[in-house]
Amino acid sequence: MEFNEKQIEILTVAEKLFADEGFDGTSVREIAQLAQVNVAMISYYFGSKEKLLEALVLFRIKSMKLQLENLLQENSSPIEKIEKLVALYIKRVYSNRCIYQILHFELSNKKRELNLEVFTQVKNDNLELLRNIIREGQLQGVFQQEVNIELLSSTIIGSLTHFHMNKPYFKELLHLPTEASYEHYVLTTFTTHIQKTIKALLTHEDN
Amino acid sequence: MEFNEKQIEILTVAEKLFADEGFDGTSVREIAQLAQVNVAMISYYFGSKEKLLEALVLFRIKSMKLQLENLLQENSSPIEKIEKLVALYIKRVYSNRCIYQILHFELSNKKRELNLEVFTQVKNDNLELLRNIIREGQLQGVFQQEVNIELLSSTIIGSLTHFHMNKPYFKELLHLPTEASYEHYVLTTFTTHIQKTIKALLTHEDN
DNA sequence: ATAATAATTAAACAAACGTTTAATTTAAAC
DNA sequence: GTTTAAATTAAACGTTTGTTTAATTATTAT
Repeated sequence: MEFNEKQIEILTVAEKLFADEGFDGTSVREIAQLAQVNVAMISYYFGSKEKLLEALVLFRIKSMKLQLENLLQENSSPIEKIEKLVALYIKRVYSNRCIYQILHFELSNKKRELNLEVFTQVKNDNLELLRNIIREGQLQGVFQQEVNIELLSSTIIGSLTHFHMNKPYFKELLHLPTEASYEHYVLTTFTTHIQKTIKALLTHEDN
Repeated sequence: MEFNEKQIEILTVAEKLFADEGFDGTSVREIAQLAQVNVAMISYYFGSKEKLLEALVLFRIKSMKLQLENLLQENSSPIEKIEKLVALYIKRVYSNRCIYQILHFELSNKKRELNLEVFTQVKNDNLELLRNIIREGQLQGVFQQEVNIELLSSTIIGSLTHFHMNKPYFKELLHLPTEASYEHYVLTTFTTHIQKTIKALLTHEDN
């Protein structure tokens, strides 16, 4: 599945539009116009609008899997690993926010049945990685035993997603007028907050 | 803005469909058929499909505001209040998951411009309530000082939303085959997990 | 240079869309 | 019982939708 320049242009434009206006809210003519190709090219290259979406999802997830987290093999403490992992998650989700937005919608859409095996595998890999780090911390006695590992990623990614969904609200509430200041906030203050949250949950004394 | 039975039937059907298939993925004929009314009735009662959405949002948010949290005025400790608040949040979002799903999408949709003032006000009220509880806990010395209150609701609601978005994934991962078992998990294990998370963040020792 | 394949186009297609019309039925008021 | 207003209907409206067609241009291979 190799794509040429024009196909990638179509995919890129489609990703932006699908994220901004939804799959059903975007017309193939809109995509074609922005990508500066004829409408027929979308059927010609991808078969249909729906198959374009499938191609886009595979295209993006495949590139996400390349960003492998071998950064974690280092000789750092479990706490440091958790900090790094949280920062990595947030950065990844934020920089891939368009496809995440699309997936978000498609996951709960009962109209189309996308094959999301690849996405499930990514989630399983992440869960396994998280399990290993926490097990290590528990063996060292720095993490407490009763923690629901399966729900941790929901807190990390869910917090970011919810924050980003309410972007206009938080931009005003937190005085972040520009795009740059908003992005900076996500990658610093927000990230620190989630790191603190996860660390607190993992290390806090049982009552 | 009082609605008769038939109007409420249309609103109810529209809510389900908009949540399941998206606003643009739902046709007015689909709504009319399921609500067992003529297509023209939607324009007749609400003016247009878009105004039906606006009416639905107002209708639901108004009913949500009625569920006022005077439950918190009791003589309980800040920690107990936090526990109660988290459980209340989760229950409310879960039982209103359809309209939340719709709002979620509309908040990040650049096509339509819904007037979401009412929703902003709900968020501000919740934030103020949370601020008061935490301030009380800080004065009593049970909560630590450096906590980003504005981001707490993102963690609570975001976690649930992300969990629910990936419902099929978690139903398999956590062995929750039936709807009842899934709902039970949300209202017990999941809620406890979020309560623990928030409490840990608020009470943990600074490093 | 020629043949063959790929890329690109404008136009047409039928189907589905949201909305409106005009006629008819039902309900309420007097 | 008659009048008036509200509710309901089937049909038609003009657009827009995703996709296909058939013709043309560009590229590649021989």
